[in-house]
Amino acid sequence: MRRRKTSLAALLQPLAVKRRPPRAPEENAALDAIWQVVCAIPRGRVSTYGAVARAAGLPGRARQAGYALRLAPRSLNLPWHRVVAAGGRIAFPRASRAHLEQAQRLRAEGVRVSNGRVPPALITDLKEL
DNA sequence: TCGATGACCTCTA
DNA sequence: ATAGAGGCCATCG
Repeated sequence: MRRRKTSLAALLQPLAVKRRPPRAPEENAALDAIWQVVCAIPRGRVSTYGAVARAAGLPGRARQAGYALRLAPRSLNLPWHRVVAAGGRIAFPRASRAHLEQAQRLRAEGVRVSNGRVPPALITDLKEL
């Protein structure tokens, strides 16, 4: 019997309609900043959580970049797949659904994904933002 | 209110 | 290459 790593609730989460109540304005500002930066990542290239946080004016808060993506509504159509962890590594666990989807989306843009990693040369700092 | 958690990072060994 | 420590802090139960 194959054990699932994620809970059933987690798997059903994307289907759930329930959303959390609106956040405070300053929190929304941080989220907006991060989302905006992610939108600016060019097609066929990637950036890292740390770099995204920096570009959004939140140096040292790579985690918050991850959360912002986790909380991002589907309707924004964010290119979330262009955000990877340090060294070009896909942050999701190897066999996870999300990992596979991210790799697939990246390959669809011509990004070579091998061994759960993208070529570090494709990583952009987003300094010029 | 509070402790645990996490789509992370950097440094050290 | 891998492992641990410390830092970060919004979110969640």
